[in-house]
Amino acid sequence: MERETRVRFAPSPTGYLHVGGARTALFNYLFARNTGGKFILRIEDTDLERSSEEAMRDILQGLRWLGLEWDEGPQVGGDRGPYFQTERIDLYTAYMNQLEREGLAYRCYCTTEELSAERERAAAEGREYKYNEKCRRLAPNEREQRSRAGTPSVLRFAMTPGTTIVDDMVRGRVSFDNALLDDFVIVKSDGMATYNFAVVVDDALMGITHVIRGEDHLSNTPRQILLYKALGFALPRFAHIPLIMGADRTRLSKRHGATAVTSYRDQGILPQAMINFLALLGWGYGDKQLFDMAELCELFSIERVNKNPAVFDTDKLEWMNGQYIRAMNIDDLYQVGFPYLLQAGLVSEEPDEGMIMKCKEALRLVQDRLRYLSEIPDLTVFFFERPDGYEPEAADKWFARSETAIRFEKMVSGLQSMALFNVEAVETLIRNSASMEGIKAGELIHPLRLALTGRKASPGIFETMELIGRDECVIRLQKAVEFIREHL
RNA sequence: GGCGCUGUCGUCUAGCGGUUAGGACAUCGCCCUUUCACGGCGAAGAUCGCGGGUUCGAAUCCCGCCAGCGUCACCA
Repeated sequence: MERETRVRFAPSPTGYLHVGGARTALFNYLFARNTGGKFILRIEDTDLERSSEEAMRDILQGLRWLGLEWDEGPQVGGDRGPYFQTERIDLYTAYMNQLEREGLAYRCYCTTEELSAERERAAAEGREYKYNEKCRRLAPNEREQRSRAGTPSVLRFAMTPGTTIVDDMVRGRVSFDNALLDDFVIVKSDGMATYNFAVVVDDALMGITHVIRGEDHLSNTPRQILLYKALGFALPRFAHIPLIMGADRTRLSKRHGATAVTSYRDQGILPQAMINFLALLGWGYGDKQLFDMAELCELFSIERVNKNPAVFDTDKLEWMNGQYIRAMNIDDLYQVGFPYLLQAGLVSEEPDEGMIMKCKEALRLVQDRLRYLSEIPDLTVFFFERPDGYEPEAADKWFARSETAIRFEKMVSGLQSMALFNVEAVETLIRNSASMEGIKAGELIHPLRLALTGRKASPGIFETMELIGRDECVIRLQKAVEFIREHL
C-alpha cells in the first residue's frame, strides 16, 4: 500500500488571492482528491512587514468560495501543525542548529552594506554576482570571537560542488550546476528562517509527498533539494506547473485587469465556472470543455498538465459562466442573483412572496441572456421600475410618428377591456391589432417595447408585458403617448 | 548577462513517425425570431517559431539558432 499523498498550498498573506494562486491551489486540491490524499493549507507569514490579517482573510474566503476546502490548516486544525510559519520558529531553530553543528551551514557576519557594495562592484565589472564566501573561510578563533561579541549574523548554507537534478513530474529531469548556486542565506539576522529553508523544514515535517507549485519556483528547487539532503529528509516529488500570463505574454499582474478571485466573484462569476476555467488553464481532457468539480477530481492527473504558459483570456470564462447560469434552476439562480437586485435597490432586503415570485420570473426571462450575474439589474430594471427615458436612437426610429401615439391609445383600451391578462391573450391582442392596422406585428412590437422598457432590446415582449402587469403597462403607454406628442 | 523553462489557428488546447493537423472560446455568415440573447448550421483562421539533419515519410526523433517568459535578495 502506497503512502497517502499529502499536498499543500502555501500562500503568503501579502495580498489577495489571485487567479494564479487559485489555480495552483486547485491543482493541488484536485491531485489530493484524485489520489485519495490530503490537501493542506499552510500560511507563509514570515514576512512580518508585508503580511496582513486582511490578506489572510481574503485568501481563506476565496478558497472556500471556490470550494477548495482544506483537510488541514488554519481554522480546521490537524495533527501536523502549526500551520502558520510564524508559529514554527522553534522547529526551524532546531534544524538550523543541526546544520551548523554538522558544519553544513555557517555564520556569516558580512553586513548588508558590504554585500550590496560587492554586488555593485560585480555589476560594474559586468561580472556575475555570487557571495564571496568570506565568512566561510573565517578562522575558528575569529569566528569564536565574533560569536562571543554578539556580532549580528546570518546563517548560510555551505554549498558543495556537483550537479543537482530536479526530477519534475511535468518538466522531466532538469539539471543545475551547484557551482552557479552560492552560499545562500537560510536564517536571517533576526533569527527567522528564509523561505527556502522554512519551506523545506515545513514540507518535510508535514509529510508533504508532492510539491505542486508555479514554475517560478523551479530555479529555487535545487537549493531546496540540497537542503533536504543536508537535513536527512526524504525528497518529495516536484511538479512545476506553467505560469499564467496576460494578453501581452508577460506574467499576469494587475495591469492586465482583474486578477483577484474576489473581483470575479463580485462581478458575478460563479465559482463552478471559475474552477472549470482555471482547470483548463494548463490542463485538459480531450475535447471536453465543461467539467464539474467531481469530474475534475476524478479525471485530473499531473501527466495531463502541459508545460507551456497559458494566457488568461476571460472570453472563455464569460462563455462558461453563461453556460453554468443557463444550467441553473430558477431557485438557485434566485439565490445567487438576489444580492445583485438588492444592491441595485430593485428589491428590499426581505421581499414578500409576491416579490420573490416576480424576481424569479424576471430571472427566468433573462437567464439565457446573462454572462455575468452583475448584468442582472440592467437587464431587469424595467420589471421593477418605470423607465425614466427612452434610448435616443430607438426613440428617433419608433416614436417619430403620430400614428404610433394613436395606436398606443387603442392598445390601452384593448388592454383594459381584456378579460384575462396573460401571455397568450396579450399576444393575440397585439397580433390582431397589427393585422387590423394592416402592419406587421413587428411594427407594433418595437414601439411597444420602447414604451414599456425604455429599451430597444428586452426579453420577449408578451412575457415582459405579463410580468410588468396590466395597470403598469397602461400607465407606461400613456406616458409614451405624451412623449411622442411632445416630441413631434 | 548566467542559469532554467517554453514555442500547434487571435486565445485555451488535441496530437506522442503516415490525420484533409481535430475540438472549444472569440470572429464572420445563414437559420430560428418581435428585439437582444440562447440554440442550430456553416465559414474563415495554424506552411505546427526558424534552419538543418535522421527517415520512404516529421508537428511528432536529433542538432543549431531565434523569440518569449521565469529566476538570480537577510521577499515568499
